[in-house]
Amino acid sequence: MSGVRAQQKQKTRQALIEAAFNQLSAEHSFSNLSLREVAREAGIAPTSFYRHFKDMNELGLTMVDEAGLTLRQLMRQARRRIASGGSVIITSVETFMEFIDTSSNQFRLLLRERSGTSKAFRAAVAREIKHFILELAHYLETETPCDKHHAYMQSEAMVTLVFNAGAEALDQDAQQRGELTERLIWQLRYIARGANHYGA
Amino acid sequence: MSGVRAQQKQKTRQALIEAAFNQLSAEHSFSNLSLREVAREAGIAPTSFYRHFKDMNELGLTMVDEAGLTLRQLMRQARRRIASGGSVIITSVETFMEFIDTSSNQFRLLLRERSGTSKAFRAAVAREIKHFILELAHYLETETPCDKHHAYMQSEAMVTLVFNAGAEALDQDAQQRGELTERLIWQLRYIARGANHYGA
DNA sequence: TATTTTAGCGTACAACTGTACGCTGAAATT
DNA sequence: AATTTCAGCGTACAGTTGTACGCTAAAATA
Repeated sequence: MSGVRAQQKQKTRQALIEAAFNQLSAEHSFSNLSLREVAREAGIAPTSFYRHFKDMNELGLTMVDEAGLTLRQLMRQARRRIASGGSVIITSVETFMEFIDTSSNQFRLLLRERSGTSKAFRAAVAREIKHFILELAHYLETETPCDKHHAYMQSEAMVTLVFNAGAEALDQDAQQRGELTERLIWQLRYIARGANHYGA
Repeated sequence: MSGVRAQQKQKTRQALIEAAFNQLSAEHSFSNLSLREVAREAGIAPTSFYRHFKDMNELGLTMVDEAGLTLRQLMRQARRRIASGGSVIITSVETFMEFIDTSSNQFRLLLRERSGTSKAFRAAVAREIKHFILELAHYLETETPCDKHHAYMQSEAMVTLVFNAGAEALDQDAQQRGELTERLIWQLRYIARGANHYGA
């Protein structure tokens, strides 16, 4: 029932996705990928592309899902580290920086399409980020003295800062990143402190 | 010495810039503007474009400067309002939201090119934002009990949150914007509180 | 007045894009 | 074994892009 055929199809589908991710870089964003180039890198004819996606848009949305998945998996791993005694703020920041380093093209996709030209893309990225915010908010609500509403606002602010720091880190060398991370941690402390003050 | 000729040249140059801004929208970003379309909207032949800019890139950088200028002017006006007795946080946020509303395409340019595919663009936008941060940091340093380093970090965090809230606001209706703004103000309060605590 | 400068135009071209259409061969189904 | 399904291919086409080149007319300069 697995099917030699269906299996092969899945394989070239994945090849298309990977080809597209490979072509993302600091100088190349999703919106200026071309269907033909992606097909070429995946090793299939341009017209075969349509056997897998109706559109470059459809490919892109799939890629956003995949990037979101990567991020969620990484964060699950972070929670494990936190549970076994790490600092919440520092562990989270480190994990996120790891994501940016090892999956920079996936991060770039989220980063850019968050304010890109397709409403569907923007919504998809916003959804991924919201997951993130809600998880952190849940943690803050149960583990710190902070009411629900303030926990959410606190979480939202923190995620925004972390995400933005990630964006800046993309263009920086190791030393600059170190300073950036240090500043970021202070800023997260501000928020934690302030939220706990106002949020009862 | 003003020159009928130089004057006309300046005029069509400005027409090109305005044409390009007009073609920006939620669905159209700078990187997928075409030289020909811009020239067409400005009412000149495609090849005449080169009499004014060597490149679409050069046009874009000019546009970033112009958007930065608009923003700085608006903020100077905000400081006047603050000096005559307004709340710093609320006045700044209101002014920024005004910018997004009345110059949304200029904001979109800054927003997108901040993480765009051209390093020069990214640097140009970063410069504009840094202006912003430094000005606010200066204010915080002199007007609140906060040492220099913490004032900078506080300012950076605040500007990041405001900028990002602006990005979200672009896709929202009046009611959602209201809620967003309210959350943003709380988040800025967190930061102010936390920074004043840690920053002596 | 004679000369130089230059903003803007039209033509032309090669490169590239998305995609419609029909074929093929092998896997899947009957 | 006969039939159907379908991933992938090649060809073809119309549309768009950036830009090289040389011309023109009017403004600026000498």
